[in-house]
Amino acid sequence: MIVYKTNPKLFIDKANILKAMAHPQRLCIVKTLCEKGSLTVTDMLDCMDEAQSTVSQHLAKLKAAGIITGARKGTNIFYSFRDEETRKFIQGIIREIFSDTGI
Amino acid sequence: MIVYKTNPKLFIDKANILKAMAHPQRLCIVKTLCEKGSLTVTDMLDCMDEAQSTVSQHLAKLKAAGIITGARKGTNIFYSFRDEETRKFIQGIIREIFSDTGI
DNA sequence: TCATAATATTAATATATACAAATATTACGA
DNA sequence: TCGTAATATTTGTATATATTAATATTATGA
Repeated sequence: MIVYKTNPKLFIDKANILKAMAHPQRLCIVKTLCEKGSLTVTDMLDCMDEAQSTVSQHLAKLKAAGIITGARKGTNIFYSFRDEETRKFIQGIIREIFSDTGI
Repeated sequence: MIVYKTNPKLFIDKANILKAMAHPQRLCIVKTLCEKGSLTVTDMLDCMDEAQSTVSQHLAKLKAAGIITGARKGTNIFYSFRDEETRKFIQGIIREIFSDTGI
């Protein structure tokens, strides 16, 4: 009936993407990236009561999950989705998650 | 820029739903519920190499997150989405997550 | 080249999560 | 009412995650 045993890798991979997003602040970061395209760490710090290293580690986690990438420009690093395919994919999920809100 | 500080509860709530789904087997359970409507614990055990108590605990977690509910019928308990609104909501997310697969 | 801004990394610790084994509960049927 | 099937709960333990403080890196501009 359920297909788990026949294709565990699929579910492990998809669950890993969800896990990367399943944190209030990482979810907010990802959602904001959907809207703004790219953000610096300072942008994110400005609106979260979090230590700088905490935010940096959240970003590292999103990066490790293959969701975002960072591009240095001077002392800043601009984060954005890894590629267009990923952006569309994540954006679709975000749209559904917040579909019942006014946001 | 990001709205985290002005509305943390929204992100905490949404992240909690994602967290409940962010496990390979729970994701599989939820996905199968989208397709089949309802399942017994035995249905799930039959296709996962997991101890009975482990599956039961995963179900408890989905229940605690307000996603599913169980209805006893004799010795069986049939699990399904808590209500129609929840079903549609979760189904929308699942559709996006698996949108790039043939499944 | 020195001070500073922006960001990452490391290390320590607290908390949460996953899992399995054992036990408990609930309902059925002989 | 006894045995059994189906499921839940408890307990112990291992692993993962989140957070902070401290330190390191990288780039800029004076």
